[in-house]
Amino acid sequence: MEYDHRRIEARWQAYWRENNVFRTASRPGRKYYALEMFAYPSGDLHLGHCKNYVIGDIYARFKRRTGHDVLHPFGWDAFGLPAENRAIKMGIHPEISTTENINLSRESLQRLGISYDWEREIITCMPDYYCWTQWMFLLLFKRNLAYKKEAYVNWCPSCQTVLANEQVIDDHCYRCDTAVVKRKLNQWFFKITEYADRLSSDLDTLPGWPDNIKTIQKNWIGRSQGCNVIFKVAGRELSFDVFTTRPDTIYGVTFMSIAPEHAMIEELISGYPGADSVRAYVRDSTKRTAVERAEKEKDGVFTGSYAVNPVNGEKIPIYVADYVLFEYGSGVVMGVPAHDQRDFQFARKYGIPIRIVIQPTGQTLAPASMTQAYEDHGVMVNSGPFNGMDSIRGIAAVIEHIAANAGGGPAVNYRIRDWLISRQRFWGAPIPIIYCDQCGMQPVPEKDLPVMLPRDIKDFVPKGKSPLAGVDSFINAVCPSCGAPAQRDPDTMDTFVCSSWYFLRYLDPRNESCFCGKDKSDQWLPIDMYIGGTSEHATGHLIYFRFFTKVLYDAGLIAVNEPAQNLFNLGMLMKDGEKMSSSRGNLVPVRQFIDDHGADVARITIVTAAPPERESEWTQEGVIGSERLLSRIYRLITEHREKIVKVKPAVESAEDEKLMIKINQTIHKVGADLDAFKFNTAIAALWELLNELYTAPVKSEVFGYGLFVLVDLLSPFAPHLADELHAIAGADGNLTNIPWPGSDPKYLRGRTITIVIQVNGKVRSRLEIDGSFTEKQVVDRALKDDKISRYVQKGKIQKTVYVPEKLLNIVI
RNA sequence: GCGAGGAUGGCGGAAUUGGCAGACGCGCUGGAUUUAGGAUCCAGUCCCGUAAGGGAUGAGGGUUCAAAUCCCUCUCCUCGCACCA
Repeated sequence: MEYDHRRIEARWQAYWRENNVFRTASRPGRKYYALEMFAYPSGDLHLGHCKNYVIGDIYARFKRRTGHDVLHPFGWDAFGLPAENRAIKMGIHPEISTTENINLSRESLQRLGISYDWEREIITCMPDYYCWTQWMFLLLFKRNLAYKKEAYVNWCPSCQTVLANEQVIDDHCYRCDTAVVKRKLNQWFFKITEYADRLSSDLDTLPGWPDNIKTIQKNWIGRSQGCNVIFKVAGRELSFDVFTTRPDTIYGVTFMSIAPEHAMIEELISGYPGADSVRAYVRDSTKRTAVERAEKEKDGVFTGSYAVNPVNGEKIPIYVADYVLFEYGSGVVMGVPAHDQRDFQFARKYGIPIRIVIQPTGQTLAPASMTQAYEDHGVMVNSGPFNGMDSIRGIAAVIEHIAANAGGGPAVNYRIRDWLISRQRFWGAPIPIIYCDQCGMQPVPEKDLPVMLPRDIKDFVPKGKSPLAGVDSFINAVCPSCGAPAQRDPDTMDTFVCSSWYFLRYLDPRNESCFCGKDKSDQWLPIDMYIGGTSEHATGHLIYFRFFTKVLYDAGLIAVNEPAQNLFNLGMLMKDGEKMSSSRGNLVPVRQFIDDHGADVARITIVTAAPPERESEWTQEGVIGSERLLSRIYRLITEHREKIVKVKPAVESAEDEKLMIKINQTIHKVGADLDAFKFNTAIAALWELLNELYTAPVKSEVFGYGLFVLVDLLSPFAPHLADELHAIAGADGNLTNIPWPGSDPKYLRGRTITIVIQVNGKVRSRLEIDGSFTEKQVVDRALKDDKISRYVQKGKIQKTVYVPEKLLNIVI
């Protein structure tokens, strides 16, 4: 008979709720902040989402039982494109659909038995939350980290809004997969580049983060060290900075390239007969997407102007070329065809001279015979005073020379761009800025927060500018400075702004005077374990929340410089080889599954399939195995309920001892595996104990104790069934805060141990020996063994290798 | 192109980090029980071989008493960045 999961799960969920079992305790020195990434309420949850919460819950429950006061909260990332696009599709107001989705999803999580402290729940679209999101904006504004500028930005024609760099994947929108276009618009940015250096180097202070995430972040930030060189334009009062990582090649510059978006182009071409062809080229290339530009042949057009190489005074032609990125460095690069492959292709196309200034050792390059650029190091030639110098040393020498003689000097550039945070969308936190004809741009005073998102809006479908622009009651305001009529900023913030600080709000969720009291953040920060599908957030959220933490730290508002000490990177839950999603039609609804099979079965199935960090597959076979495990446990415990022994019994026979060892080994293994997130092997250990108990020849007190331990160890994984069986055993039932069992070192291994005997590295026999045997005793015993002596007779023993308690290898 | 990770039975996956390869589960085979079972229980299950024994961790080589694990070459897969000067 299978157990009645519906009755058991309902019973214990009610018990937990009524007794407020998961309310956060806070004794000094015991804090543990376990956090799972919060959810977008874009529908009810499916099992794909739940892997995160199940893994986090198992860990949080284990931590509670090992003496920690666990803060385990949950909330909803309710603003933003995911929720809004969904609402538009269903033709209802995002507030209504979001609320419905939250209510559905919250119930699903409760029915899964996730041990959240719901008193701390946060919802980012509620005024008591976004008030502080706006406050964060003002903090960044005051600290000169929020600014507005006209820029070529990514525009999604379908979502009708601009997007951050991090939200564009291969030129496509991260939400709707529409090809993005570049548009020149006036937008709000957060100056994350100012923190680029710390965001990159502080990764080295995070040993608890997976290396792959740190590598991805380092690459994304893309720090490169080099030199700024000032090039003057011949015959004009113009000059530009050029960034290079290879100043050692500066004598090889034979042309300059400038990005088509560059504002200086008009000046460069004034008076040039070919000016119109330059303008045509600019028009043409700014229409192309980044990918199109990258894939086409490198080309460009001469501007009619020349630059002067500061190290040798040479005049070199300036081209407009769309392989130059406007957003990186100064948008102007020096062309060194001999030593840069892109410049080489460009020079070959236009017959620009190729001048070798670095010769590899052992061969001599000649411009005419080169088929590609030589990008490695070597000896500097054609480089005036630097001739004969090793080019690696030349980098520093040339930088020094330039700094002393030509203006410019050492410089660092980053690949990461400032974070574009304004969105032309309705469903977000309004940007707390007012524009006054007299006083200009004014921040909304803190006392006036929140700037409320209007509710009575008729049309929130995006049409290219913020729907809020058409809501007079919202837009019209008074200038905080002079009191004259003024206008609010109509844009809302990127939802990733909301999620950049949410982990702080859980610590003090109902504080009305502060985003989080300093005493609370001192008490709980940093996050001890942050769990989520981190790959998709590696270059977005996981950088943004580190950025916010550093800003708040610099402002003296929190005491930590990094938000999360440990990061656990979860693998996705798949079905039929694909990611679970409604568009693929392969999702498993949570409630349906729980009704049919139970929450505990769902939890066990999720963790049995594979180690948590690995991608795993949801299968019917997995469900069968989990169901079998739980009903076998249920059957065994209920059949022998009167034999259950709650305290460690005396060991009275050899069989007792063998079972006692298995019990203690299992306690040890399950605890160690829980600690190391190896939940799949922890379940395997439970199976082993269960199998041993099933076939135990004697149903002694030790057997009864084994039953009790089995229930105890099951509790983080299948908390409902464990509590039920604990109660059946005559104990409390609720295991949430009962101390985790310790293993008895006396019974972690037996008095005799099995040693593998190898001859020439091949296993030939096994010996049961006393644990106290010396190497010599083991060798003597081995040589008496029939199987071994047969081999040893054939040759002379050269040597023996003995690994204590494990193995003996006889080399003959 | 650059960077990171991976490849182990029919399947999901174990292997204390150089020490018994295949734990545990699924599936499969046989038996028991049952009116019946897609339920339950017991036993078996990498390959070749009756056996003794031999062979196996993507392919090939190397180091070692000993290699899934370390080194070299290659093949294939997944992910990240992708004209960053």
